[in-house]
Amino acid sequence: MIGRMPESQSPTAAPTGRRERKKAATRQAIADAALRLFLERGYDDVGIREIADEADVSTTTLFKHFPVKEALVFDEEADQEARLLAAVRERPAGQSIPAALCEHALRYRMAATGTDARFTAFFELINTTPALRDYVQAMWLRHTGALARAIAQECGLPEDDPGCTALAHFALEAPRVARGHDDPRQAVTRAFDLLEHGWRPTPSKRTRSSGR
Amino acid sequence: MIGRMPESQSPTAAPTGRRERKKAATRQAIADAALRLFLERGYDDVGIREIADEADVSTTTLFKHFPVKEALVFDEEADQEARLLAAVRERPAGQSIPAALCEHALRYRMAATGTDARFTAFFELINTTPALRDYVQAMWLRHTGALARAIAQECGLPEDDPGCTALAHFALEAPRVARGHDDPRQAVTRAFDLLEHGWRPTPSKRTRSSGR
DNA sequence: TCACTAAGTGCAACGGTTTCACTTTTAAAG
DNA sequence: CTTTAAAAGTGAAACCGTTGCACTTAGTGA
Repeated sequence: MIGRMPESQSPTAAPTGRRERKKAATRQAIADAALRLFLERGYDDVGIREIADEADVSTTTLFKHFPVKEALVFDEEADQEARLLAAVRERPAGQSIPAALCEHALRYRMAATGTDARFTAFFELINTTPALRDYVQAMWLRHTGALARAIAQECGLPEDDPGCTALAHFALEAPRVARGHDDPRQAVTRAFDLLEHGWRPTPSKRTRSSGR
Repeated sequence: MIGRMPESQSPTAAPTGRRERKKAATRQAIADAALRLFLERGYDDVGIREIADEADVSTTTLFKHFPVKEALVFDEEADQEARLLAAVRERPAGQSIPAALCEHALRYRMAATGTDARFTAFFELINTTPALRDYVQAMWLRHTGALARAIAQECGLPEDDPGCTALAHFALEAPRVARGHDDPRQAVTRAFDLLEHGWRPTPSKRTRSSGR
């Protein structure tokens, strides 16, 4: 649920006036055109002007709705942050905060194997496009402050406790370290294990002096 | 020593032929012009064409020497990675790997207070320019693989051990979590403390149910 | 001396993004 | 029901980083 799925409809909001409805429609038309073209031909091979044409709006209008090209792919779900904070606040009794964040990461940030085809295509689009990968990561990182505060609150620590910020930041970075590993889900788990228990030197006793 | 200081000269290299010397000179001319203009008027208010003009080369030539605008500010020191790996491999006996990386981060990535004025200006240029901040961070992150391998080697673990990758990645990210804290050096230290000892729930016993 | 190649040139283009002056639509106040 | 002011949209031109292309220049090594 990271982004906008084809034809996904926000269950949120009462469409107040005709104005806002039209605005939303325009926005949707742009997003749909963009996603369709991206999936057809690849992110880098579709230009802004072409998307605008397809959605029958001017590029000016397009940029009034989406600040940058990458944003065309993602819904600005406000509840993304909400879910993240809830993962911490409403974790089962006895579960540690890192464990809760690990679960959240596995659920919402690692492409589950064997899902809907459109879902898969969507994820592949993102994962094969560096610009999009970076954009998603940056999106998540924007929640660092809020997450850090939630953690601090849970622990009765000052809002700006550096340890909480560190945990928040690392937790949000964790899915990134998995990239390139054969088993990404295990890699993420191990990353959170590091956050939970710290770095434990391997039992293998080594004489310090193995300078290459 | 993160980047190129004004008039800094690499102690490396024997200038073989006239050709390479001229090439290096051109490169230096471009870099000098760029840095001067950036410091004078700010990174975003200086265009590529202007820099090329100032260095008396074509923009084509400029881009033959520097792949992107941000690179104009940084020397591609190969020994940056070497120092990083050495920090792990040649750490004093008894020092943990996270501790060694913490020391390295404090020494090479946190602007020391009260340094040379030009140095300070240089750091401020970077820290006040988002594009440059991101570029530096990306530069460091490019060493993740090498650092992970060095750590694994030190511990007698397989080269692609996910835990080692995680530690490497987090260590390189650590300086970033400090941003925005009043005492960045302490924040970094705390981040590494988290990596070293793991997340320890605060002693304050809390009843789970403080939903906001 | 003669090719070979790396370095540099000038210009035009591309693609994302912004600016500007302008028209149309809709909400709301009189 | 008008008037009005804000919001949404338009069209075209420009900006800026970056790339491609066809070309000249100048060291290099045989």
